[in-house]
Amino acid sequence: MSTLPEADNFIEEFIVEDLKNGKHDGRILTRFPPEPNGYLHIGHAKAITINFEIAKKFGGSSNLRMDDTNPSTEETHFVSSIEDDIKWLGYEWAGETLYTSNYFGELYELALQLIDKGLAFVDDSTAAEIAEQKGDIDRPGINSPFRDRPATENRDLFERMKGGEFADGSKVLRAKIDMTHPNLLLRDPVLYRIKHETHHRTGDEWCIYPLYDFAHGQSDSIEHITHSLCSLEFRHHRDLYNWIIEALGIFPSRQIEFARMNVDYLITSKRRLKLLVDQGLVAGWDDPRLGTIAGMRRRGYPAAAIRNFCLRTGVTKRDNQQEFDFLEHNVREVLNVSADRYMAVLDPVKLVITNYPEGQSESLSSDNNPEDASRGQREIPFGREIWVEREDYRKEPQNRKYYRLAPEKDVRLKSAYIIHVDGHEEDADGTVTQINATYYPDSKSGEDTSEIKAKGTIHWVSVGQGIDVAVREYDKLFTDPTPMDHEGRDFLEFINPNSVTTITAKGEPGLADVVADEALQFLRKGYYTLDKDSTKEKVIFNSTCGLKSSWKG
RNA sequence: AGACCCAUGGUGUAAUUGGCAACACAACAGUUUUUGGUACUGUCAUUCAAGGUUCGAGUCCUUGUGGGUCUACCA
Repeated sequence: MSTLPEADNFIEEFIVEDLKNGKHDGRILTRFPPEPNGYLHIGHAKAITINFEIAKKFGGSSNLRMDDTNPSTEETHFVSSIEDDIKWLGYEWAGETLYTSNYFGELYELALQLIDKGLAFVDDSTAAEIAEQKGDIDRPGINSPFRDRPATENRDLFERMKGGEFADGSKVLRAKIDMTHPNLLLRDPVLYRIKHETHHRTGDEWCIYPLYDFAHGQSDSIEHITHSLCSLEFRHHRDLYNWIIEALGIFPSRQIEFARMNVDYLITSKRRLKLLVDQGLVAGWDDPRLGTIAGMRRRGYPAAAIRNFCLRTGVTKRDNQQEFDFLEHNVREVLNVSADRYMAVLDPVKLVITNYPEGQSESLSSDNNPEDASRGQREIPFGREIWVEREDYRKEPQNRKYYRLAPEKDVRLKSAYIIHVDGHEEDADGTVTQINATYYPDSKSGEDTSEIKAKGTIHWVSVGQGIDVAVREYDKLFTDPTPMDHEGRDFLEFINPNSVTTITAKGEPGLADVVADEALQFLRKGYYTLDKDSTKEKVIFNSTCGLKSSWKG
């Protein structure tokens, strides 16, 4: 027996305990069971991470199972987007993608067994009647008038339900448990309903479909899932999950619930996500402002950053609200070492180096990534006229705590020369139209003999050779970190009207050759990535996130 | 109201299962720096409340308080 890994959270403690007891011969198999009716989001990423990482840690594996028991809402195209997202996140499921609909036949047989054991019955009550029979939190339910039908009659009726004899809603199959049970889910829950609808995989083969409680758990058993990890809201379902396992004597998968993760400014409600997309409030399911996997990917978040974030936020049973800052911290951590640096001026103003010979230009080299020498260097054209950031200039001479451009200040141009600011020209409104400076020829980067100390370094782009690039700057989609948590107010009231702004920036020539999915940093500004809308004629970048700044000016 | 779940700093997680409350993010103050980035250093909680058990309690017991979940032929 090899030594067991140490448990890092309560789920792993349960697993270690099961392993020590020799349960399932030490085999570990988890599963991720999405319903193919929408796109995956950060909350799913958390569940995926937990299921796949825990299995991996204990030498097991994980299944991917589409929980497709409701033909009215599920579509095939969601299946492939879900598969793509999981693969992109960096996880590999065991074997083929599985489907609950693969088990419709077995599930039907199990239902028959339950009927034969006298533990399920066909009910002719309407949905409203069943709801009424159910009672509520402090009122016990009452038995259905059809509850005592003999098993043979139930079997006959159920077979005819399958045969298509009855109309939608006219009959259901219910478990026979206890109509006074404090857990309302055990008050004779509905197991099967009639739906004459075409299923995305089984077509018109079936007109009865199992409900979640008679599909999910049993699929776990069929696949011999050892640990079925799900979120807290399924706690009450566990009693039914176990009841069915016991009643049928099928493989005893163990359900363990953990608290779902909430992240500030990100919504994880499929319904509301769909609303934002349908109303055109965002540019689609992969809008970079959304917490969908596809959106975060388009935004430029590395998969490793999302994985780290999910891993580091832990696994507990408490409600939790993660700060957006921590998500971005994980993004920056990965990008700092993986993103090549470029210079781009987002709000350009021209700077003229008056003592640099007119018509002259030179090529300067710069590190692609100061964190990784193996990334090499690149050449950047330099000349008499350059673009600099408007916010890097102050009209008035500034105090010594200010390191950037202002009259009489010495500032280094990244990978180029130190310049001395002489002044500026402005229009009638007082807007600066040009900055004038002189450079120190002996201060060239790498061979500086000037002995001038310039505290500040700024980025720049040659006017002659710089290219225009479109940049989409993103802000939070909502003005409130928890837009859903306001009693009596709709989350749409908190939509930030200025969450995206597109600007035209000046970028160094190399930016024309950037490829999709490449992470880059615009020096001193932030991380960016090429958008899918980008073309050779019009280069478009998405802002991933800004750089941290300790400057308080 | 009933059942079930939860409670440690601004946020999130730890605490050898009863032995001087740790780590990360954020914030603040510095050092280094050709990115006001990165890296590095320092500061920031007597663990919801009140009792109890014990030499000793964040960990155990009791009673409160606060929060969450559940009354779909959705998953």
